[in-house]
Amino acid sequence: MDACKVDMCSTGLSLALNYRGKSTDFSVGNRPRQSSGLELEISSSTAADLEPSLTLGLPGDGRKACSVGRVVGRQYSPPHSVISSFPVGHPSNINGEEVWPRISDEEEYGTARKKLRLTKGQSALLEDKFREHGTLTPKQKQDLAQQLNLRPRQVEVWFQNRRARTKLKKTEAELEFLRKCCERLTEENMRLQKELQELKSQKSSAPRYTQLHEAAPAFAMCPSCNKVTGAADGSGSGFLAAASKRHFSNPFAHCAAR
DNA sequence: AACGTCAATATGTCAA
DNA sequence: TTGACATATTGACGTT
Repeated sequence: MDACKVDMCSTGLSLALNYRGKSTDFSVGNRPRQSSGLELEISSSTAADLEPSLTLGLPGDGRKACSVGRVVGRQYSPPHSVISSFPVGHPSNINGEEVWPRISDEEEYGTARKKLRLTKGQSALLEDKFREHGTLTPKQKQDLAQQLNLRPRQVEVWFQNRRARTKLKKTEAELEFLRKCCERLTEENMRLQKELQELKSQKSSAPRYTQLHEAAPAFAMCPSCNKVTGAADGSGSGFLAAASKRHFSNPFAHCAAR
């Protein structure tokens, strides 16, 4: 049994473990308030089975190294350097499956590196998986990370950002929809205001109607065709009242059909 | 140089 | 208390 143990009590530490081609990320710095420390234990049945390397970083510190037991200390890379990133290149094709090459240690830990750009193949696969399900189970995350040769944390971040983008687009679409609704309602409102104005002016310039109305409340004048028509219920209490009631019992229904 | 995109980070919320 | 997630922000990089 071979094991190495790292205990980190400082806050804001980040730790990346590479072991037999697989990588695991422990982003302590992501939860500085809650992470008072982190303990990591790696065990293996045979000593030869385990050749891990630990990358230990302290944000803000340009050079922070850790070497514990069999663990090889590495230089800290500041955010956006590619301790967490993989090559910007094209995957090879093995057995019909795309395999993205890992960056060499020299490239990975040498000089300042470029920001990670996912390859088209990586993005396409991530998009496919995102279409299948917007969130990943730990198992799916692990598998996908392995398939893409990315760290699970990177896959997780990609999905978080992807969900954020989706929500933003949806919100923008909803905003646009509401804006158009508002436009339509404003137009409708203006049209109705105008119609009301016309009805009012017709009322004031139609004394004959007023007399008629007062003399015979059972009749009303249609504003569209200016024809006198019988009130629907015989209890007409003025033209405007009749007009306001037209959605319920329209005395000018004959005009609507024209 | 200004701007847009996007991976990564920081921090808050919530459920288990 | 912890892990997962949402959200805001940062910073590298490509494009115009």
